[in-house]
Amino acid sequence: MDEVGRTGAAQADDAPARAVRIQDVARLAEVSTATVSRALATPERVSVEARARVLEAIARTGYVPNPAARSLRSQKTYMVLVVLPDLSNTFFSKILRGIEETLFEAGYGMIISDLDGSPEKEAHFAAFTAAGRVDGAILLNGHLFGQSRDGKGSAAKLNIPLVALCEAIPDADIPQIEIDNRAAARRMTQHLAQLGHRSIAYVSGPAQNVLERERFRGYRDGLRASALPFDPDLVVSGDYTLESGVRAGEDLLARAKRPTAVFCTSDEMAIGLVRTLSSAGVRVPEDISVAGFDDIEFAAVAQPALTTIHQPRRELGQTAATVLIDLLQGRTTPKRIRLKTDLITRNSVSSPR
Amino acid sequence: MDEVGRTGAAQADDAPARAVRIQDVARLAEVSTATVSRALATPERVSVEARARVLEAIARTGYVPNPAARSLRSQKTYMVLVVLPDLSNTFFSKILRGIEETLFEAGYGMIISDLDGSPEKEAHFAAFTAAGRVDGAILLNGHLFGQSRDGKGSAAKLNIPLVALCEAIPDADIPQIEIDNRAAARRMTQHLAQLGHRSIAYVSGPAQNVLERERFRGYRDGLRASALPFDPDLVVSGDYTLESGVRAGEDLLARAKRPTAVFCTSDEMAIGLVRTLSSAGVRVPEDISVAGFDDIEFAAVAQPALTTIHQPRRELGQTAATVLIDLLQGRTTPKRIRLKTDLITRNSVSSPR
DNA sequence: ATGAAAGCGCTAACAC
DNA sequence: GTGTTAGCGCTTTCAT
Repeated sequence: MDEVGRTGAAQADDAPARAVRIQDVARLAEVSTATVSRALATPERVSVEARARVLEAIARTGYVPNPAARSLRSQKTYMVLVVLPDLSNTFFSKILRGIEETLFEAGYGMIISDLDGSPEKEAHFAAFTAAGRVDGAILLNGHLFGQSRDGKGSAAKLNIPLVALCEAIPDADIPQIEIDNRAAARRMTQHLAQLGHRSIAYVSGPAQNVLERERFRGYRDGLRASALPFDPDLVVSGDYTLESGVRAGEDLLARAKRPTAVFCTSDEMAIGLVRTLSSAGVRVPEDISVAGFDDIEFAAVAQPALTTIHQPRRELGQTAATVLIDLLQGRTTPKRIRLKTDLITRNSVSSPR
Repeated sequence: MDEVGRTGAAQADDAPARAVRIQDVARLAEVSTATVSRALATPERVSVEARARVLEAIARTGYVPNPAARSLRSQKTYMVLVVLPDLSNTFFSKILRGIEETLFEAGYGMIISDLDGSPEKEAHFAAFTAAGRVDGAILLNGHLFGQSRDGKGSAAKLNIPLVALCEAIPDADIPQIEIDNRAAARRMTQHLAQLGHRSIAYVSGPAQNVLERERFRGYRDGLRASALPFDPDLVVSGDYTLESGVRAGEDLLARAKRPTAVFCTSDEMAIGLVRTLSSAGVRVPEDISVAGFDDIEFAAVAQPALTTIHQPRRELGQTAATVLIDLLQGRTTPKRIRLKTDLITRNSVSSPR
């Protein structure tokens, strides 16, 4: 088909133009179909002139290999599945972009599965994957197919390369791409302590969450490194949502003795908390400093702009895709990659009065 | 394979378990492969008992049809391409979710292509599409493959159903799913006028943009309906980005005579503008009211919370997917669907002093 | 209602 | 270095 994505392509008629097949190219180039195939897949195994003729014929016909036929024969799909818990969560969009661009460059397509908390969807995609519709998968959902989030249940055996991204999957023997949550939390805690805060509250994520466990350890590390005692009363439970940040704010407001700084383990919670404090006349950072985690888009725009931990989201996606492609192509890969985070200082944190 | 997505599946050995084929099912059910195929695709053409035996055999073996083989034979892929200009733009995530869930229910997968402003990527996906790798496509990028954004250039003939979502594609003879941008802009303008504003500025999108043209017409409609004169000086040019909102704010601040209200045609611009005004000591909404458009996540969380136009993003995605599926299955569809928007009143707009 | 058999377009094994 | 050929797993005539 010569109408493929070119402007001004000469198209003889408007008939639905049966697709060009490898045979057509072979005939035009006066070689066999095998040579055409090889010219594309293993150019070095084809004579220079044959290759030139094939390429010429391809250019003239606009030939594009039929992926279904190729896939059926070679048992490869050149498709990667990206599994994520919630597509509408904006945290994932930059990560997806990193994944997509890397896969694209390597000639792979990306299929997205939004699990949406639905076991049926998960079963479907598990079957989809098992049926060989994709060559590999990137898991952003913190568990394997067939497993519950806490690692219970026997994971489906998929026989394809898998990579865990962001949320590590503890017992799975697959590469893990993540940030160093513990180190980042420690760093933020120390940052607050160095500014002079002695009473630093911690707003947690969900109790069983892998990220939460690491960040909490980092918080305690930071306190210890700053010679501050750990006070369980200063731990407020949250679940990363804005609403839980609002509740944490109300909790803090109800206290007689308030901390001078609050480390929220997500930006959304930090934003909810700041709102609640501000509405009650408590100024941020003058009265209480508030720090977040993630550096989502809005962190920089919030009032006050949020001091937070920046996650290299695009790079996380790129790295996961790169590792998966390495796996797909038989290369060895590291078992775990931790990307660096940055502490971004903005206006929601200052020294205590 | 009985290990597919089930917990506690009994798996005899760890051998890479060659996939179950239709032959295996046929043998077990004691029917031909044709009957198995029919039992799945056209159950009414198979006797009740044969169907039962086939279903039983499928359940026992965990058979899942090989999509490449099916696709090669039937010339269908059960895949839909979603083309968007920028995956990392959070505006798209909820739309994608709506698309994905609807496609999923109908048995279609979704491939995302992030054009990223790259002509090569676009050419690639055009070829990809032309090569029959997808059955249809949803275009969120405002133009056809091979066309420039303003409709110039000959569009690639793809011979597959296409649907335009959000940004209408003027000359293309394909269904358009969008909001009524003009009516929404008119409504917001009238809302501001009704509160008593006589001097309402307008921060535009990019000049050639389809959305911008409609919204601008709505703005003028609203002025006219409120018996307010149109003043070109009150039109400030922007491009939907936060930065352009900041610039618009600086523009306004530099004026001797300021409007009492500003209608920004994107929330991002509104947020940037509010920041700039606030930093300069101009209070929103006490000194100047600011309205946005889109109702992105942060509109509700911004300080002050943004009065804006809510777009039903998930529903937009669902509708586009539904229309595409109708097309794919030979049903007729409306040429254009306009979904209702809502005016959300929050705190960034009030009556002028 | 069911089965036999052709064949979708490609790649890989084998022969030369 | 190149051609011939089998066959990936399925759906779909065409028979019966």
